[in-house]
Amino acid sequence: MRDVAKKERVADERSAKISESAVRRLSIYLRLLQEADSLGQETISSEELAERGGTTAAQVRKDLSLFGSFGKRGLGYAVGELLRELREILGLDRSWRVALVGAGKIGSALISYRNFQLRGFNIEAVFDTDPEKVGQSWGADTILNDARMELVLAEKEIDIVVLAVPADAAQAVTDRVVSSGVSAILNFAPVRLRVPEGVSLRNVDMVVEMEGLAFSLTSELR
Amino acid sequence: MRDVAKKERVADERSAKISESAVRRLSIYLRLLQEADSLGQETISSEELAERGGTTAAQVRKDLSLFGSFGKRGLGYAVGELLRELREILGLDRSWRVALVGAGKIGSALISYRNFQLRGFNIEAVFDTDPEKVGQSWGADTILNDARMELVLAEKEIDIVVLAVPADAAQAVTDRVVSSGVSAILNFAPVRLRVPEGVSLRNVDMVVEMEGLAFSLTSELR
DNA sequence: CGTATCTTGTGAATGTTTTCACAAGGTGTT
DNA sequence: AACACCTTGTGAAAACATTCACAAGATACG
Repeated sequence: MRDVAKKERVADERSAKISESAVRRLSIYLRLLQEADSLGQETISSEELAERGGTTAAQVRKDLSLFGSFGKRGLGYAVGELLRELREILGLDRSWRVALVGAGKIGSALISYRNFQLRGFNIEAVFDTDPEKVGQSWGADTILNDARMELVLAEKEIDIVVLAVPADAAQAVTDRVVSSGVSAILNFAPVRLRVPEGVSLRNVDMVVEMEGLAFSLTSELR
Repeated sequence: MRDVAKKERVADERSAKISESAVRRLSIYLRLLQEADSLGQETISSEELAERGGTTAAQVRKDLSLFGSFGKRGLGYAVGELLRELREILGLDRSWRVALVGAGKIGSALISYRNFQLRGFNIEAVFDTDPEKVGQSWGADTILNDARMELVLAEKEIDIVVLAVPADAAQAVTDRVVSSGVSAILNFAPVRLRVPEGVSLRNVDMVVEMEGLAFSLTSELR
C-alpha cells in the first residue's frame, strides 16, 4: 500500500511537487486575471489578486514564484502576460477532449454549462446504460451506449472523463475508463474511487461539503 | 460518571480548531461506516477505514482521537457505536433546513438527489428571479420569487443556503442571504465570495477542478 | 540626479498536518 | 497463567504550507 522505498528516487528540478491547493489558487488567479483583462486593466498587484482571491499577497507571490518571475517590482504583474503564462502553466493553451459518463441530472447540468466549452474543455462523447436514453441527443452530442465506451474513449482520444454515475456503479466504470487509457477523472459519485498511480482524480462530493457545513454550524453552538 | 467525563472532554476539544480536511475525512468515514453497517459488519479497524477511505491508519486514528477514544485495542471500532458518535460530531443527529437559490440545472440536480433528504438535509424553499419559473413546482416545492427571499429565509429558519446562481449575481445574493441570518452557504457559482466572519462557506467549483486535472496531465508530460 | 514610494521575489521563521513508532490494553489459545 | 498476536491512542518527528520581513529593482517627480 504505502511504498516508502519508491519515494527514494525523488524526481529532480523540473517536476518539483506543486500542492493541490496551490494549483487551485492558480486557477482562481487565472479567473481574476480574465476578469481584470476584460475590464481593460493592464497591471495587477499581488495585493489585489490576494484581496479578490481570498488569500494573502505573500501567498500569491509564492505561488507564482514556483513557476518563474512574472512581475515587475514597483509595478505589479502585466495582466495580459500573466494570463498567458498561467494558461500555459495550467495546460489551458490547448483544448481538452472530455467524455461524460452518465447522462443524468448532473451530467445535464454540465453539458449546458457554457464555461466548460469556453475554457477549452470540449465534450466529445456522452455515455449511458439506459436503453431509453441511448440515441437521444444531448446538446450537440448523441448519447452513446455504455457498452461501446472503451472503444470510443480510445478512438476519440479522450483526455478527461467526467463521471456522473450512481455510487454503486462508479468503481466498475472507473476501472473500465482507466483501462481505456484515460488518466484524468472528475468524479461526482459519492464514493472514494481507487485508481492506479499515474491517474489523476478529483472529487466533487456535495454530501461531504454539506456535512462540513453542518459540522461548522454544530460546533459553533458548542 | 463516565458520561460527565466524556462530555467535558468533547466540549473542551470542540474549542480546538479542527481542520477542514479532517472534517472531510470524518464525513468519508461516516459513509464507510454506513456501508459496513448495512452489510452487518460489527467492528472495523483503522486500517480498513484507511484502506477504503484513501488514507492511512494513523490518520484515521488521529482524526478520531480529536473527539475521543472510540475504539477497543486489539479489536477496532464498533461500527454502530462509531456511526452514532460520528453523526453526533458532524451534527447529523438532527435535520437541517436548506434553501436553494437558483432553479437552474444545478439546482435541479440537487433537488432530485435523494441522498440529500436521506441524510437530513431538507429542502424547504427554492427561489429564482425568472418570472417564468416562479410558481412552477419543483419536486415537492414551488419556486418562490427571489424578491421574497429575505422574508422566507427568516420565516422558515433556514440553516443552510445552496447557491446556484450565475457568477455575476452571486455576491449580491450572498449579501442578502447573510443579512437574513443564514450562516452557512454552499456555493456553486464560479466566484470567490466574501462573507463576514462567522459565516461558513464551501465552494464547489467544477472549472477549478477541471483545470486541476489539466494541470496534472500537462505537468506529467514535461 | 536624488529622493520618496511602490511592489516583487525570496530566504527564514512560524504554523499546521501527516506520519512514525511504540507502550498500553485487549483477545484467543494452549 | 503464560504467551502470541492485534490494534488503539498518542507523544515526538518529519513533512509540508503559510506568513513574515526585507533587500532589490522599478517608477515618478521635483
